[in-house]
Amino acid sequence: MGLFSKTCEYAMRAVFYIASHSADGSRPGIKEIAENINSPEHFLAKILQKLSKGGIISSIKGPNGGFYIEPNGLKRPLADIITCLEGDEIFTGCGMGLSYCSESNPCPLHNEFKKVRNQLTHMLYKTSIGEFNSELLTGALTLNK
Amino acid sequence: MGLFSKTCEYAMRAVFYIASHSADGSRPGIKEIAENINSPEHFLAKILQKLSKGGIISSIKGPNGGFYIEPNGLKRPLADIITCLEGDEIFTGCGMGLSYCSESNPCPLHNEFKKVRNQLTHMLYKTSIGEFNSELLTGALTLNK
DNA sequence: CGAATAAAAGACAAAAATATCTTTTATTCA
DNA sequence: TGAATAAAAGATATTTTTGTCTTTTATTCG
Repeated sequence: MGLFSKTCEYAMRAVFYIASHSADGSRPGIKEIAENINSPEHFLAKILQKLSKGGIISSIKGPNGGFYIEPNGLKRPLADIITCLEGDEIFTGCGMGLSYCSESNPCPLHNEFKKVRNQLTHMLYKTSIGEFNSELLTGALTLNK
Repeated sequence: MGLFSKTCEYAMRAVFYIASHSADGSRPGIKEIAENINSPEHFLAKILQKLSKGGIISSIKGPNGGFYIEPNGLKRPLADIITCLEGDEIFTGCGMGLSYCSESNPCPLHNEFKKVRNQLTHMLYKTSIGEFNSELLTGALTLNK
């Protein structure tokens, strides 16, 4: 098991893919996205539905439809994807799963673990959804396999 | 979902508990441990069996039996618990689950994510199993709820 | 309008993680 | 030796995550 769930892994990859194709106004469909990020098509569909309801991405039905992201949306942080799909437990929860653990009543690992969480939080907030658009479009970066 | 699985959360709590009681030569049993770290007894039993096979903890059957940790074992890093139970994917895996991702062929998040992984790795290696023994024995730190 | 397209939604299936219960094995001690 | 104790091991159940398939709804365009 990696740090993130499959759901979040697929979501980040898909959003990066959609973002890079939203620059030129194109709207990739589920099938194209799933192929290019190497994810199960219908499972990804569910994820994108949730991201769509959460306002992270937009979609249009019918011919020439698909998924896209508003120019403003490209500035949003990656963290919004995680929060939309699984809440903020990964940003705030205790490393050992202790509910009493807090700043005022810390568990053994609290202070050290906080550094890890903060680093993760920082990374996910400072990275924007559209951050890698040009590298992805030129093929310098890829999202499959 | 937190950063670690329930398995790892219970395991870390249980090992800290056992460690703190191994200082004085006592050997808590499954029931006592489960109660004090607030975990399901039989599920924890499976975890401790695996940690025992992995040499992280030791056990003795029969009356006056239970779990304990050798003095030398108290110096081992917390990371050994995670590795024993779930391998080292959490220390090495790509943040977005891309198998091609490596130092020479990095994914978009690679460099930033590496910092998080390194911080996590560092914390788990520099923290020893017996690190909090005195605080746990005096009750300054607790492991339940 | 009606056919084609594509996302949304719903139902279901498989796998993995988590949890519970029972039986077996090893050990102690009277 | 035999009863009691406690971990090991095995079997089963539940829940969550992940994955697949089908039907519905919205949109476009001839």
